[in-house]
Amino acid sequence: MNRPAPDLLKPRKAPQQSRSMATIEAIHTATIQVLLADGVGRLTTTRVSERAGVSVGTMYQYYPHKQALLFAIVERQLDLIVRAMLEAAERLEGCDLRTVSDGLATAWLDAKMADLVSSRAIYAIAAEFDLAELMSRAKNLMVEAISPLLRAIPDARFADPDVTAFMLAALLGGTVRVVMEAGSSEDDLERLRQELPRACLGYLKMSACPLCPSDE
Amino acid sequence: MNRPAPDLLKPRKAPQQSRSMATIEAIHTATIQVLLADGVGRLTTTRVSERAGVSVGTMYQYYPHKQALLFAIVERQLDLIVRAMLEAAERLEGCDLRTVSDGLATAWLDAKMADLVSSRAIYAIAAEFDLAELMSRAKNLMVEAISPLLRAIPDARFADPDVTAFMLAALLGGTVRVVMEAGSSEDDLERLRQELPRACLGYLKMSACPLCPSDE
DNA sequence: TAAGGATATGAAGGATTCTTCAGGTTTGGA
DNA sequence: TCCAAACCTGAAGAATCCTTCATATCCTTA
Repeated sequence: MNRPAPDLLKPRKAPQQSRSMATIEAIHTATIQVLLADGVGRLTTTRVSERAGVSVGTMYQYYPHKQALLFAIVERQLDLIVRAMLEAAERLEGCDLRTVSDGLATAWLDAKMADLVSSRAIYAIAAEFDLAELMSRAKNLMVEAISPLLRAIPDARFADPDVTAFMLAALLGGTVRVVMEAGSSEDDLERLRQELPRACLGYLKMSACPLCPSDE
Repeated sequence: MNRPAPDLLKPRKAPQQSRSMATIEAIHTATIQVLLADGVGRLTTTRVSERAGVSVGTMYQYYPHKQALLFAIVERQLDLIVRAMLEAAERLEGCDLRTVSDGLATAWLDAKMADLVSSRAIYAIAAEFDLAELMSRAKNLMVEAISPLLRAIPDARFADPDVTAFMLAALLGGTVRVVMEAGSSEDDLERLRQELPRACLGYLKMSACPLCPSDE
């Protein structure tokens, strides 16, 4: 949606003193708080700055406009997930099917749950503008990390690891998202935690080609 | 998000002449068009009414405010999916594991793809206000439909069909959503169509308890 | 065909919101 | 201590946007 020139989305200037870093941090958390309390529709520059305890003008010193602020926050959150997955992928290199599957599912859940509140809030921004580019980049990074990981699994061979990696990322991301977004209860989250690894493993086993030696 | 009293979300009055039905239809499709073209952030009453070829006042004759309009559209879309799933569930009653799995995945995909454009648009509204209630209702309907379906599968037994049904709905909904929302290419959609049934079946097999007679 | 309900119009009021800018305050180094 | 740069302030301009309502047109039915 309303695709602003990418340059215009970049922060206006970088902080140099610790004072301003604190300010930026305050703005970020305030944004998330407002997002949760009032929703995207009522997220205004005034409200955010009030909550952050700074003046509106200050915000505009670091972000050329509201969109840039929101964009920065989404970007940060997305980075968190991607990094968590890259880390997990590295750690799981060469492990067997089950370990990899459980590892990926758990890593994703942990990354999201660690900051459940802001995760939920972030989802709300997502629709507001065109995240295709960001998403696409994140997706590619994921696939690039997961695909070789799949290839390195000793007890399974995949016809097309890229496709499987793509689907796996979509499955993890999507499932977690809907459950979280539906304002789910603790029970639902617990169920998710139990079932997600199972789904993950199920799909991988399903996609693993002919040679399936270790199986019930 | 800004939770308005439910009553206020209801349409203001029902159409009685065919003329007004056409108007409402025009408003609905216009809303979706604007949503796709300009995004939620730029969806204004004026823009929608212009596109629909009616006056702003006309809109307010049927919806007390903008939110009610958006709400109505989301509700309609959600109904479509739920109905498609209920239908599929009925049709698949008593079939074996693979048939049920494929049937559900395909039904979901078809329901979404049939109206891919508006589906994508709808996702954008979702974040704008509190859909927890709507979502929750839809979720329950799904689980109520899928759960007995799982119980009736002859070649599989599930420890907790409710949990499995819940997870299955989340998996289907979430996966399809992220792929569609990421503004994916035709290729990605094709991959999804191939892999989703596989994921579905994989998860179900994984959850099916001890007795798994028919398997490689 | 005439009356009355249903439907449509769109200018304008009222309320919000984004963003700027001229001027103040704080910080860190010379 | 003093200054320049970094940082902060917040009232106010400019732009939208939502919603209403007095008025006009269209349908139906008696």
